[in-house]
Amino acid sequence: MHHYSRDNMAELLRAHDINPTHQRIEIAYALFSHQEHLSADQVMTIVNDRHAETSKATVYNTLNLFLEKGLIREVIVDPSKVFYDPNTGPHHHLYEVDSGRLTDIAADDVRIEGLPELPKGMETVGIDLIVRVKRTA
Amino acid sequence: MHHYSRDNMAELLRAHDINPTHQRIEIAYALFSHQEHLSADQVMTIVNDRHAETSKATVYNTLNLFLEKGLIREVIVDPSKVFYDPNTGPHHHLYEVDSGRLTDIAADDVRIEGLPELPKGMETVGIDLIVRVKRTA
DNA sequence: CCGGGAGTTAGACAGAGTCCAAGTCCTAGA
DNA sequence: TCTAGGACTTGGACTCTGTCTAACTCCCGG
Repeated sequence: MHHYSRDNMAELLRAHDINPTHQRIEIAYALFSHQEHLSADQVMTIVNDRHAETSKATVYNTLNLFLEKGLIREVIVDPSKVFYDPNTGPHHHLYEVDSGRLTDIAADDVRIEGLPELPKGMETVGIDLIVRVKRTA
Repeated sequence: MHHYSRDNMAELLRAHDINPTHQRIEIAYALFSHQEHLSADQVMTIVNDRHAETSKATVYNTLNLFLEKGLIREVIVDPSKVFYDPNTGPHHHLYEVDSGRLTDIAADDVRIEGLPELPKGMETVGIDLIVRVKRTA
């Protein structure tokens, strides 16, 4: 799927067992129709730049709901804020320290080998690989 | 070196081009004499449990100074706070999601292969690999 | 048309971290 | 020894991200 519409979003939400309300559709649309990884704050700005007024509480509620339901993923690279990533497939991240830009690294060719056994009674939730880069001086 | 004293710390600080003041020595000692990765808050508690009163501002100033000088490393795994890691050698992290416990993974046997070329004019600052685990239900 | 639950809202609140202006400490020089 | 100045520290106000709450709105089923 390459083109996202608000109707798409409604279906997508339903498929993830989420009741598609106006606000939820707008927020999902904001996330999926943008390339970049957005912070809660950016989501709110985008959503409120068009007609509808959506409150901060709803933005946070909704993002957390999307997380729970596995619709999006959170990316923790910046100590000051969380980024939300509509791409839930396996992939890694490139974080440009100076600018705060966060981009994807396809997981296809990346191999991680030699990780030790997990402690008993533990299971992996996820593996995050973050390559931090900066502009060469 | 397996045993850390405050005298050691003074030397260590000087070796990293940091003027060893009382507060800095205490903070360095707190970090290096503990196994765990500590948050700023925990550092402050530890340092103030003994005699000296050290202010929040100083704790943050000092941790940031240590970071700049490469004495410690910051670990960003929890959206709500930063952890500080006195181990600056190459290694990875295991994060227990439920409890917030953060432990090291030795880098010796771990190989990461197939990372794509960096964009022009970029250089790697660091590669963070975080394995998130939870208790099996 | 009505009642009720799900969803939304404004605004108060919490916690991490920064900033600032004033105060203290330490050292070098006379 | 005394003093001036820079380095360091401090309390407290402030900012920012995110959460909570209690009231309100919306929508759907009967």
